[in-house]
Amino acid sequence: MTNYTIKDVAKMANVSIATVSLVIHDHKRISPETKHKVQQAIEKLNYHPSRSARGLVSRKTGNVGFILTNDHFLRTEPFYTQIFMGTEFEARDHELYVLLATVDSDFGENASLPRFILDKNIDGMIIAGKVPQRLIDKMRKYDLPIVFVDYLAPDKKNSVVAIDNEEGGFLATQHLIKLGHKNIAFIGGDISHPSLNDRFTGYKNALEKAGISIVSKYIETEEDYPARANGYNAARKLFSANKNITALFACNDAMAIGAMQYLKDSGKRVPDDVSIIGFDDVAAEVMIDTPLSTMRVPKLEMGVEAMKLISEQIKNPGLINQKILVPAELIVRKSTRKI
Amino acid sequence: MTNYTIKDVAKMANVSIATVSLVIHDHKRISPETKHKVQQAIEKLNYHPSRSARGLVSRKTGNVGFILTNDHFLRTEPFYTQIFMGTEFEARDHELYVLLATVDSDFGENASLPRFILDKNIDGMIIAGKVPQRLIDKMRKYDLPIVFVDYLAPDKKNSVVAIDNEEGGFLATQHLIKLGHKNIAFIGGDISHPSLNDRFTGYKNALEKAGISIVSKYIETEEDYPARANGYNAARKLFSANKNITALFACNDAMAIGAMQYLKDSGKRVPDDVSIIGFDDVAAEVMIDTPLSTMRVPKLEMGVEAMKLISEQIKNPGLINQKILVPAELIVRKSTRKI
DNA sequence: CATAATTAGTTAAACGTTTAACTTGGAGCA
DNA sequence: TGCTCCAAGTTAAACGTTTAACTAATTATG
Repeated sequence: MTNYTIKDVAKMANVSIATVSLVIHDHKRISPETKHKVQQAIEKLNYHPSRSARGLVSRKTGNVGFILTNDHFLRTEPFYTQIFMGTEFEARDHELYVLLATVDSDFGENASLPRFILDKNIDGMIIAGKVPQRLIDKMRKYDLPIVFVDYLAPDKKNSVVAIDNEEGGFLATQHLIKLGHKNIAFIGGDISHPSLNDRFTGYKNALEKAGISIVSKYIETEEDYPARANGYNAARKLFSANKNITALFACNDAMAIGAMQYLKDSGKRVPDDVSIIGFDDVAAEVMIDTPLSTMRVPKLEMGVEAMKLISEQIKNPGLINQKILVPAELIVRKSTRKI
Repeated sequence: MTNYTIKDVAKMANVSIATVSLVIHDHKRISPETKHKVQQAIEKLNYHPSRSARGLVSRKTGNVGFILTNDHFLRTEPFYTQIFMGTEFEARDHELYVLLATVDSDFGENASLPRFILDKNIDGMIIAGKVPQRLIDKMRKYDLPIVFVDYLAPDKKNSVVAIDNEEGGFLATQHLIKLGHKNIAFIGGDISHPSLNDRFTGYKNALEKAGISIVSKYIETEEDYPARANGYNAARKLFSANKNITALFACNDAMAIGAMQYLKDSGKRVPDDVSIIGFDDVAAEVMIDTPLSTMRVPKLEMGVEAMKLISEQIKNPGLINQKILVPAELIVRKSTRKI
């Protein structure tokens, strides 16, 4: 398990170290025979180039920062966790490493930036989910490539991987309409979040298109964070004030689960009395007897795409302002039914 | 935002680069005045030493790997996530970075090791939670320092940060006994996991000490993973077969929550009909109306300690086989009451 | 046939640190 | 005075890569 260097490989293959380096980078100036000889030696010694030495000459660290707020990281549903795993997975192919950092969701006046930024230990960063504007402003000063996932700073100055939330919201609502529902409610938290707001827009568009009028009593968007408990509360407000709602579109699965719980507690049955559809497809909650219909979001793929974008952008800093929109897919399970 | 080097600092302070380096490492050979002068320059230029250059000469990467299985990473309760955040937090003080990798919980015959091991891009690693023995065997071949957290390979060859689970199980059960309970049940999943088994031992010890006989019908350890759904199932088996149980000690909060849910569904009230205590203190579940009594585990601190251990061990590879036992603390909330 | 162009490699400098070995100017001492 | 010691630096080599510039041998061209 000794650590061999490029010199050892060169010696074994009877070539110069430059040749070894060129083989590694698949340079055309090398003949097939030499290439093969060198690759054999690399294999035999289990040689891996030193990242430090590489970093020193290339002036790159080989690291990418992944930033999210700690409430996102610690939340019950593994939404951003999956995205992270996607970036980590794709990072292999780019010979990059991912450094994860969480920041406080109320990034105070003199909160400090993630260490890898101050230390200059990354070549670029991926920002997942909504983060405080103050953080973004501070980070922009270091001119590192930035890619957003599932959020984009209002000035829209960076590349982004986003869900087609409006289309998704439209499809979810349309699903309920197609099942014959007319009194369709919506619950959402933190409606200032662009993603959630877009889902809401999709909801309204679908109703409008079907000629169903939008009833404000059926809309509950007061809660501040789209978590289970808030779904529970929103459902309580909604159903105690309205008796004729037959279907509910929750802005995400967490709130949908909360709402289901409320309905269960208050003696209503899903989907017999109320149909419910969520969004995200994170509800692998076996405890709930009624599997949730939802809009599936390709979380891993989003991470993969984000890593591709940041990697390109590190190599070519000109490539700014790219946008990737991924579709959400309707998944029909047991929580919605024909009326 | 240019990246200054040690040369720039040296020039500004009118000293050699060696002097700058010595100041950074707080070497005694430097006079207070020179030191001050250099520090000023460092500050003014916002100089940060290049990790690559450092790594090259020190033959260290400055990285530590953090390994857990993906079911641990993706699970609902942020137990290991908190531990991870603890390591990340402490890493600052040691000028280390943490690389997170997940492995499959059934680490197949020819599954590959985390990339940072193959790449030799870490100086040591922290393994969190139970991982497959096959993985451990493979990793041992690379002789890197290893620290376990909340688990220890059966050969006990490495340093470890563990919870005093036996004591914790004892205290939890004793709490129920002190409240006057006699028919105290236990539910656990994956009882082959040393931590859970120790909690079970603590349960038995407490009963024994109080002169209460251990009733095997009150013990349900068939489930394979201590998650909510399995807590629900375990409670179902237990309470449908036994009518006189008045208290329950669940091996962790996840199972406790599942059990509470079952009791709720089957019309029983907590704590009026049954007292429940969990373990871990991860149940920040606002949706549950009855806050759970539990044994608090200092998760962040465990991460901090693990990072301290691995950092020491990287500097001094002789320091093997250290053991840190952290106590669990009884937290009484609303789910347990006097009988 | 002389020369230009191409191919397949090699040489050597550079990247930014750390640190052992060396220097220099006094202070302390007999 | 002459010597040793010490304090406070400096010099220079080394770490393992990448890559521009060079070279030598072969092939193509007029």
